[in-house]
Amino acid sequence: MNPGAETFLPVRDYDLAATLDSGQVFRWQRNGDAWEGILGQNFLRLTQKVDGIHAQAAAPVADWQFLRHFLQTEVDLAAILGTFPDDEPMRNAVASCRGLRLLRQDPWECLASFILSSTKQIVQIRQIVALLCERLAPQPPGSNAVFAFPTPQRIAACSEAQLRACKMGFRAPSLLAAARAIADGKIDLENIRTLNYFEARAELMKLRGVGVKIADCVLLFGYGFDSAFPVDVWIERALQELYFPRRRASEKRLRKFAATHFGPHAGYAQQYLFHYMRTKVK
DNA sequence: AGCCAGGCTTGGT
DNA sequence: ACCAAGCATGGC
Repeated sequence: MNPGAETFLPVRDYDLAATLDSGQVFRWQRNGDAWEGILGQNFLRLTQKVDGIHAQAAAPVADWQFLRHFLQTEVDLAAILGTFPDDEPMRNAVASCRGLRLLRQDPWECLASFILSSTKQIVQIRQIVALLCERLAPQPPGSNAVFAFPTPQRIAACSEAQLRACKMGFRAPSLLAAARAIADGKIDLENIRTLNYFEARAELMKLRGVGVKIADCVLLFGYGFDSAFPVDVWIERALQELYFPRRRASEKRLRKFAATHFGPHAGYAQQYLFHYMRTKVK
C-alpha cells in the first residue's frame, strides 16, 4: 500500500530539458542529469530516460497523476505536430526541438509568474520568482530549503513594499491586486475552465497588468487553451523574419496571420517557434 | 554608457 | 486606430 517516493512514466518523443527550459516555467533547475522543481508541496527530481521519465519525490507519493498531468505525458505529440502547417519555418522549428511539450501548470502560479514577466529577461524572471517564494515562505529561509509557490492569500496579506523587496519593481502593485482579487473571490480561476477562449481571456484581462500576451500565456500554459497564441517580442520577430521577410508587417497583421495560419494547436506551434528562435545559432 | 528584456497602461494624435 | 512615454531592475 505504499507506492513509495519514485516512479517511472513511460513516454516517447519527450524532450524534458527543452520542455522545462523553454520559458514556460521559471522554477525548475538542472542538477547534473536531473531536473528539480516543486509541484504543489512536492519536491521532485526528474530524469530523462530513453523510454520515459524517472521521477523521485522528497516524500512518498500516493498518486502520481498530478505529475502526468503537469508533464502532459499522455498527449499524442505526433498527432499535434501533424496539424502544424507544412511550411519551411515550422519544419525547421520541429526538427530543432522535437519532443518539446506544453506543460499544464497551476493557473495561479502561472498567472503570478507571467505578471512578473513583463519586460524582463527569462533569467531575471526566475530570480524574481525565486525571491518571492523564498521571502514569503512560512519557514525561515534556510540554505537549501525549497518552497512552495505562495498562495494568493499569502501574497494578498503582503504590503507593496514587501513585494518590491523581491525586485519586481512596477509589477508589484499588479501582483498584489491580482492576489487580492483572487483571495476576495472577485476573480475565480477555477471558473475560467468553464469559459470559452475569448470569455476566459476577457476575464483574466480584468486584472491590472494582464494584457493580451500575458492572458494568452496563462490560457495556454495553465488551462490548455491550445488556440491561445502569445505574441511577445520573440514571436513577433519570428513571424516577421520567417513569414514576412520582404516587407515589414504591423503587429496587428502578424496577429491576424497567426490566428489563422497555425491550426487548432496554434499555441503549441508558437512554443516550437519560440524555442527555435531562442536556441538557434545565428 | 546605453540599450533591451516572454508588456501594460495611459495619454497623445 | 495607431504611436510613444513611462514604468523598476539588471545583464550585457
